[in-house]
Amino acid sequence: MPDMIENLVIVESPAKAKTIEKFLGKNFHVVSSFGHIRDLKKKNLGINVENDFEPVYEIPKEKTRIVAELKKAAAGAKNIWIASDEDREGEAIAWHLAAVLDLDPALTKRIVFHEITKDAIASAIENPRTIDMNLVNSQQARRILDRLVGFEISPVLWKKVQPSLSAGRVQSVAVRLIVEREREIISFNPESTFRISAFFRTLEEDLKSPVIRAEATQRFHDEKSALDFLELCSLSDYKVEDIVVKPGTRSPAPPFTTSTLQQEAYRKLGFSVSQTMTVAQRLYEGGKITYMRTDSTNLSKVALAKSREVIISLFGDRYAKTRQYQTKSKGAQEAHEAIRPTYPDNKTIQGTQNEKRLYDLIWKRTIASQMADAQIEKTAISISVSRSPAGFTATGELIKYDGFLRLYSESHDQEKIDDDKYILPPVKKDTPLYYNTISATQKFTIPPPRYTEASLVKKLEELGIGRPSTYAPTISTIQNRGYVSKEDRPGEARKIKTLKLENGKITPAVKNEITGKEKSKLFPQDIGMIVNDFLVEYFPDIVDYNFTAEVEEQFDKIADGEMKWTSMLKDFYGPFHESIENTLEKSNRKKGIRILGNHPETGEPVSVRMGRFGPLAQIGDSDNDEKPRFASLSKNQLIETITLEEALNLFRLPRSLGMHQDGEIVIGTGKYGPYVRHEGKFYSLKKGVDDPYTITIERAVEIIREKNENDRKKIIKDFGDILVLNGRFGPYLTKDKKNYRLPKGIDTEKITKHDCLEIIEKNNKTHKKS
DNA sequence: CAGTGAGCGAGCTTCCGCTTGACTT
Repeated sequence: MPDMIENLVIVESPAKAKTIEKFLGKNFHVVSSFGHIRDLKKKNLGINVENDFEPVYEIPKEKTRIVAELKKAAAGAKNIWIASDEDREGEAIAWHLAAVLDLDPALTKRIVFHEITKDAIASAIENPRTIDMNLVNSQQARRILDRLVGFEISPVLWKKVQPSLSAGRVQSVAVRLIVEREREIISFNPESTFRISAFFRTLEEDLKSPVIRAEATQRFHDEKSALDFLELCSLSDYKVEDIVVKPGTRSPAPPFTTSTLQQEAYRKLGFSVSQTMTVAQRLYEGGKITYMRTDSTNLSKVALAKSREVIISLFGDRYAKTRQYQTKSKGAQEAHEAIRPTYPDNKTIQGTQNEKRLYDLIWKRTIASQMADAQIEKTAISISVSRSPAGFTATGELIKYDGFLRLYSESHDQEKIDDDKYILPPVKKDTPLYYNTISATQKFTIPPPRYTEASLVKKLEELGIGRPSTYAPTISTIQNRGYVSKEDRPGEARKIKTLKLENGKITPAVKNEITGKEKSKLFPQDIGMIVNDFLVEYFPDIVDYNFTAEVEEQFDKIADGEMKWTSMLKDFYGPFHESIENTLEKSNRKKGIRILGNHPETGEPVSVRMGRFGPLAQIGDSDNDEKPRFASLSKNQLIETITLEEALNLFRLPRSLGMHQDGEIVIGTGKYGPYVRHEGKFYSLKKGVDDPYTITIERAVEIIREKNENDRKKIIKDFGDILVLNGRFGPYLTKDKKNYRLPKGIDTEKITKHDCLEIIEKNNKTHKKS
């Protein structure tokens, strides 16, 4: 027999296989399954519902190669150990592996470890068990339920709303959150109050003496009452009424899970959720961090000890405090450690800029989590106003001992604009104070914030919906389906009133502030709102925020052997399938139609709705002889909020601005937004700068000239059939509609046609090889 | 690159969770 391997260990990830092999020694060969190797049949439902929900499994095409390799390895091994993760999915992977590799369940050794350390692996090897069928069945129930929900509701959407749409236990709730938040924002009525803030000095004569910044304890709901108060202020004396000093502590945040890493990388580094995962994957593969898809905040004993050493050597004993964190999130399965540096003593790493930045964040968070609390002293000074019962308070914060803050502090979604860390000058009770300025500023209440990718992940995790491996893909899915879109908005100017008291005089003023400015926020699209409303109407149970939590409870019961997985599915499917049939039969096609009113001149009805190619406005109806007129809605308009006036405006395009050099200049709006057309060529209008309804011919000509000039600059060399061009990623070659990368360090000014031909030939050769 | 919006019907679309590559014009 050709060299038989003593022990074959199968894990889920190749990077994990590599590290484990090092710990296990010569008698063990470690291979990876690359996750699941089997799944429900791709085509059709893949479930025999009548036959007790019997699943029909298949090996997907992209897994056939790896399965063949696993089979070969298994055939040449004496003992087989399956070391997939210790959770529902991991157990199912183990079971599928046993089935596909034709292993005897009684002889197959199932082992688990939560951390990849020599001790953990050794003790796992000592304590093998067999595959836990209850856990496997809870996974099958989960998988089948998701397939039933997704593959029965989606076709209803194709019939009743639009083809190619999708619905699912996770994505539909994600969309619902965004739609409902948008409606809260739409119906929000800002109210204004006047906030009064003051700067007091401590010495009457010395204008430069230490200053206390304070806020009035009361807000005034209109300008008149704010003015009355300022008038009283101008005649009043001030003194320190009371000083309250409260000690406090602040504790570090727990080590990263997938969700908190995504949030913090967004807040501190501006990474998108998928970008964070890509960079983290690279760090993981390079052995620099532990596994990046985890819901656990747990650190291994080795990591705790190492972190402690690092802290002591960097900051001293006083700064170290070993802590174990409890994982709080709903439905956490804790198959892995928290995300941490593999070697906490490596403060920095080699790699790209982004890899370094993300590693630095992970390193700091991990180390800080093992550091001492910070000691804070909060001071509140109350200041009395002799002629008014209302007073002022000044708050300040003093860090008596920095502890973990020396290294890292967590960011928050809405950073407080008012900085509490303001340090107050030392004053005593009854100290008289003198105002420099007291100002009243109109403040509007703000609507709840739109979700960012990261704050949506946070919300989903709180609801127990989705898993670390699916947060990023879910966010891509709802964008790819067109349900939501990640966008920036410039915001609008708003006038705010202010009053300022200085030297006994009150001066009113009006200031501008920008409101509603958004960056990288998730906005619902019309189709997302229509699908959401349809699902909420016909499948309220499925898109209920508690649906996942409720089925999870049942999956847990199946895992504990207290419930039969097929009867759980039966109980679910009965009423569910009935609602599918009912919806198919009774619901109307949903187009989201809204009648806006009548055309002011012709009296024809004006409406908006979802058309075949997106949202549209329509004048007139098809009942008459005259054909209705159509216009697409523009990018940031919603069917739900567009007004009659705005809809009518859409029909003003295309419009002619007149002649320029023998050609007519026409402004229109197309697939890629508003444009200028001149002599058969198109020029995009600048976003946020040019408005197609008001643009002048002079500006249009300028756009045309700019674009033509840039196009000329784009060509560095012109060799006829070969062009050297300036592109987004620097200079490149183009020939016969194919593009070629230039070798590094080449001088494009001196490049010859001969050089180009060589580059092209070289490139074609290497391409053929691969 | 820059429009489209009638109705019919064949054949397609679709889920969530585990994993990593193949792609960079």
